[in-house]
Amino acid sequence: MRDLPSILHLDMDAFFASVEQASKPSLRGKAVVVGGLGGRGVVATASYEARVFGVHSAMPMAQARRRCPNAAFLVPRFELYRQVSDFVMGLLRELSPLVEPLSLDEAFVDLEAGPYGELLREGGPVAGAALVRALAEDLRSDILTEVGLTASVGLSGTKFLAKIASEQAKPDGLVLIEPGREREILDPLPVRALPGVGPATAETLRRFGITRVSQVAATSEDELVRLLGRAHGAGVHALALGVDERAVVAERDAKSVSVEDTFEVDLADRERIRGELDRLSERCVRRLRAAGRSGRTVVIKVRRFDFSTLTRSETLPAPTDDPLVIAAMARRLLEQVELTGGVRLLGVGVSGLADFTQEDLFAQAQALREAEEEAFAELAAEAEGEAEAALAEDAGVAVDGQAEEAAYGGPDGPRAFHPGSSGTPGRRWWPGQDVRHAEHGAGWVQGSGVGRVTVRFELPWAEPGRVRTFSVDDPALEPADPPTIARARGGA
DNA sequence: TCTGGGGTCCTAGGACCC
DNA sequence: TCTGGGGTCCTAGGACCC
Repeated sequence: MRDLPSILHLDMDAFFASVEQASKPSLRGKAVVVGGLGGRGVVATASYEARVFGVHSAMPMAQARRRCPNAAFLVPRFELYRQVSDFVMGLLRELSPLVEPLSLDEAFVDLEAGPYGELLREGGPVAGAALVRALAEDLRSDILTEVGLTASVGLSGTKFLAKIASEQAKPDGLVLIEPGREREILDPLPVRALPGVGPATAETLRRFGITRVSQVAATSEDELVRLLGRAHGAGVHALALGVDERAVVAERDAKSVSVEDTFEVDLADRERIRGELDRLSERCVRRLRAAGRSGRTVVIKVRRFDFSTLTRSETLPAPTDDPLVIAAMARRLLEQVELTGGVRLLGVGVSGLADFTQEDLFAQAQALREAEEEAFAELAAEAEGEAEAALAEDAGVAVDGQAEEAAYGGPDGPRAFHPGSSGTPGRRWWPGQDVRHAEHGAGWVQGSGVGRVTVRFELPWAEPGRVRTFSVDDPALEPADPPTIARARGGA
C-alpha cells in the first residue's frame, strides 16, 4: 500500500456516444444512443441527455426507443472509437510507461513509474498529492482540447480506490482519495461497488443480511470463503477492507479470440447453421492471424431459441491457425449439439493461445497433419451441400447476412452489429454510418426508408451541417471511412 | 420485437499419472 | 492386497466486466 495517491484511473464519459457527438456537431447536446439497431440489438452507450430518460447500457434497443423516441439511434463505429482510444492512451503513456488499458475507454496509470515518479516521492505526501492532482487536471484538459471529449479521473493508492474515485468523479470530474481514508469512503457503499460482486454474488450476500461494504468488512474471511468460494471470498474480503495489492500491468497478452453473431431470426436449417458456423470460423481465424497467434483449443458457442446457452470445445496436441482445421473442428463440435427449436446465436473461439514461433515445430507439424486429415475428410463429406448452397446464392436467393457482408463488410462495420438482417435488394444504409457523396463530400446517414436516404454533411470541429436526401441507389453516394477527430498535437 | 459482443477468471468433476 | 492422495490437463458452465 503506497502512501501517495499515484494510481490514476481514467474513464471516458459515455465514450461511444460522446465520440459520436464530437464527430457529428449537429448531435451536441442531444440525446444519442449507440448500439445494435436490429430487432435484437441492445444499447452499448447512451449519452447523458438520453440517460435522463432512463436509457442505459445493455438495455434492449426497443425499450430505449420507447423511453427516448427523439434520440439519435446510431450504429457503433468501432474503427473511430479505436482511433480516439489510441490517441488518449498515447496521452497516458506520456505520464508513465505503466499504462493498463481495461477497454477502449478505461485505463489505469501508475504515475510513480513514470517521469514524475521521483518528483512525487521527493516532495512528501502533501506536495505529492498536489502534483498528482495537477497532472490529472492537465490530462483532462488535454483530452478535451485535442479530441473534444470529457473524461473522469480517479486518483488513489490502489487500483480499486482509484476506480471508486473516478466513479464518484463522473461525469467530467476528478476525485482524489488520500491513502488512509479508504474505509470511510468504502464502508457506506453497497456491496455491488466491489469489483467481482455482480447480481448473483450480491443476492448471495443479501440472503445473509449483507448489503453494505462495511458489513462485508465485518465478516470473517472464513465465512466469506464458505459463502462465495475460495478465491472470490478472499478477494471480496480484502477489497472491502481497502486492501488491494494488484499492480498496474502494461501489455497483457490476449488468452483467447472469439467471434459470435446473434441472428435477427432464429436459424432452424442445419445446412444454413453450418454455413454461418463456417463464416464465423473464418472471421475468428482472420483475427487470430492478424494478432500473429495460434491456438490449441477450439470452442463453439450455441444459444438456442430459449436463450439456453452451451459451449463445446476440443483441444489439439499443438497450436494451429489453419482455417481448415479450425473450421472442421467447429463443425465436428456442432454435431454434438441438439439444434431443434432454432438457434439464436452462434460463436467460434480459439484459446490456449501461443506465439507460433515458440512452439515445438516438429510436434506441431505432426499434430497438424493428423488434424488436417480429419478436416479434409469432413469437408469432403460436406462438399455436396456446399455446392448446392452456392448455386442458390448465384441464382439471387439472398442468404441472410451474407449479402450484407458483401456490401459493408468492414471488420467493425455496421454488419458486425446486424449479423442476421435480411438481405434486401439494393443498398441498406444504417443511421450513423459514414458516407461520401461525389458532389457534397463527407457526411453521415441520418435515416433511410421508402427508397430514400437522408444524409447530413458535416465534419468534426465544424458547425452543424446541412441535410440532403437521395435515392438509396444514388450512384454518387458511397460508404466511407470515419473522419479523424484528434487534432495535431500542440495545434489549434 | 426481451435479453450484444468480446473478453477474464474461477470451480468442479473426470481422466490420467505417479 | 477393497484401495490413497496429490498434481495436472481437459471440458463445461457460470459470474463478472466494459
